[in-house]
Amino acid sequence: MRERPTLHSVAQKAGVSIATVSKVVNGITSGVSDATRVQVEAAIEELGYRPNRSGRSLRVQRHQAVGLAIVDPSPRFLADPFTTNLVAGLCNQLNTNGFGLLLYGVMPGKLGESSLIRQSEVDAICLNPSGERLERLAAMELVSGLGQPLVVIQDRSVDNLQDVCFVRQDDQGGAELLAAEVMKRPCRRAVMVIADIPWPAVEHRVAGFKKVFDRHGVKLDFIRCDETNSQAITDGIADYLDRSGVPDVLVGQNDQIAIAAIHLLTARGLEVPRDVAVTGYNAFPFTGVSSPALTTIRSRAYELGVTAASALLDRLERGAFQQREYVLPLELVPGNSAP
Amino acid sequence: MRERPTLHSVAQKAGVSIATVSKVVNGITSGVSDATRVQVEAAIEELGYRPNRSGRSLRVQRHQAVGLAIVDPSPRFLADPFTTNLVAGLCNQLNTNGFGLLLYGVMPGKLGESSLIRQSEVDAICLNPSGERLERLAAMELVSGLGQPLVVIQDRSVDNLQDVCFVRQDDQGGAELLAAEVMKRPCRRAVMVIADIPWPAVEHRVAGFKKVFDRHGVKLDFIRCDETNSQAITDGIADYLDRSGVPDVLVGQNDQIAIAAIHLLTARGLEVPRDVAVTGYNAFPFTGVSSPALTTIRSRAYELGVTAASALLDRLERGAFQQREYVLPLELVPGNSAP
DNA sequence: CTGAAAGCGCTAACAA
DNA sequence: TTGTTAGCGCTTTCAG
Repeated sequence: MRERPTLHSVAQKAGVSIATVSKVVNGITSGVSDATRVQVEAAIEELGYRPNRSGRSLRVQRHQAVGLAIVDPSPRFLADPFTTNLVAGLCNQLNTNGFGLLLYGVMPGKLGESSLIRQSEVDAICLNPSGERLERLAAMELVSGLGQPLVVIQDRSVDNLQDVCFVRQDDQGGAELLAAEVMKRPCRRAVMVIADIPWPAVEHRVAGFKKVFDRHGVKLDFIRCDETNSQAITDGIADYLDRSGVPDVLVGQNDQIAIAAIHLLTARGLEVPRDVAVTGYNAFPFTGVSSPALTTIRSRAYELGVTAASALLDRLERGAFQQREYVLPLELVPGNSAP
Repeated sequence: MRERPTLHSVAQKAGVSIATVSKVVNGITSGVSDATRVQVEAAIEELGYRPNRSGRSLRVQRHQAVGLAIVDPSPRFLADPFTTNLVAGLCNQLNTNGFGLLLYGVMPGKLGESSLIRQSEVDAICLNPSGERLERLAAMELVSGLGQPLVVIQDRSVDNLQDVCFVRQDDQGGAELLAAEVMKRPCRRAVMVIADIPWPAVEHRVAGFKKVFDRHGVKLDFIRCDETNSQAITDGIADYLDRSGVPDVLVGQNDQIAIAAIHLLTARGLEVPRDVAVTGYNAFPFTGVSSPALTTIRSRAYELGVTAASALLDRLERGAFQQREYVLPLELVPGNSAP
């Protein structure tokens, strides 16, 4: 295989200087005659020249890439549709604007070991933290301390950090919408099924449900389980039902959990929503189907990704974030599983 | 904000030359005394030095990154769990070996416009093609013509390409397993529900079902629909039922489709599998649940990603692919939806 | 309109 | 053991 062509080889073939070739490659019209432009373009075509990004990056001090760190204890860190929609939105928006997305799935506590942090290879970092609040704060501080622009997804704004922007959907508000829906019927006890690892968004949802339920004197229990495993979910719920009896409403942390719950309840001879109301969260065009159809909240994960990318691109362009926080409002998807 | 530290600033602070700092940074033990090493490490720590990847890349002629192009007409190119598991496996394996994953979701026919192709920014490319065979071949040729190592996911081996490796699961074999399972019961007519855009893996599954069904004189119909939309799936199936009556078996292209089908059939008063057997494909720890539980095939998408990454890393290391093709065998997940 | 040249941060060969 | 230096591919300033 012959040598990869460079500006130099193109210049030689076209009989011009590398400066001229550089201009043509970068579409700089001023200072290049049409005749030479055509010449150069022909040489580029013939040699199959592709600009070397490292050379350019080194010169302009820009990597033209953004790093995304998804903190998750599971190696299948892309299992949740929220995450995948987020990544898709981020990726599309970045690619459209000539930026690359460098993807990293990191285990909790191992963020500092990833080459995203250890090396300087991106212009900005997007962080999707999980774990306890303190762990998340530590992660934010770690990245922020690098002196690179940072966008934090789904977590609440923190004051003492520099050059940071927070992008999230209004998960607490969404939970309040669902809770209000549920309260259209008499209700004394609710149970919420949540993942055993803490996610900021789930904290916000819990806060939303608590707020409404407290006001109405509804008791709120919790079932914690491995959300990545449908068996663990149904086992957890079955165990609760055996111990504490049937609640008035079962709140899923997300649609997958709610659907699994409906299956279990139905298998136990309970009717949804007559015997138990069930709600989900984060509906997507294709999360799955259930009967009755889920009463849930439409996720805006994809737009979150687009928003995060736009904020980052704008920050890189203008030197500062224009807004400290973006909170996307949420909408109810009415279904037949509640009230 | 002060200047980003470089080898130079570290060297200055530690009172040594940049060559020495370079050695320390890269963990080269020979030719650096312990005393200076400690000095240098202190300076690195104090300044918060992070090596600039562009500088290194330019020098060593390696980007230390792999590009993944997922060809999909939908902007939500990560919607399918097969894809997300593939990406997770690829990403983890690359990250573990010091490589980055540059993610690109590209529209069919637009591959040539992506900066992954236009610029030289990765050491190798991983391609997940879709569309008609000819389109896919064009995509492979485009990438292969770049002179970069290429791994093609899920498509069949093609002879005339240089420096290419094919990695896929044995989708045809998996389909034959399912078909054989279905044939345990009398069966005259089957219908397969497939996406309206062609995927190589689905072609292989169709071939597998055809082979077994033909041998047993089973007629095979097709329903084509937008697989990303559960409404479109149920509409498509409903339409078929109205037109052609109830088949003996309904074959889903994947689990999501099969689950939607079970819901529709049940809603129509048909019992699965008594009235209609249903099979899925590509089961994951959490695709969703159905009753009865799906008879399906366990996907090996995550391992496919790991395999692809390993093959690529090995190719980069040794200068040539050691194997032209990797085909991972598939296993049946017995369920109650068939036979 | 075109070209010469400096230098971005880094590695590695070689000299001291 | 340590330092000097050339040069990877590119952009940009400045001179012609």
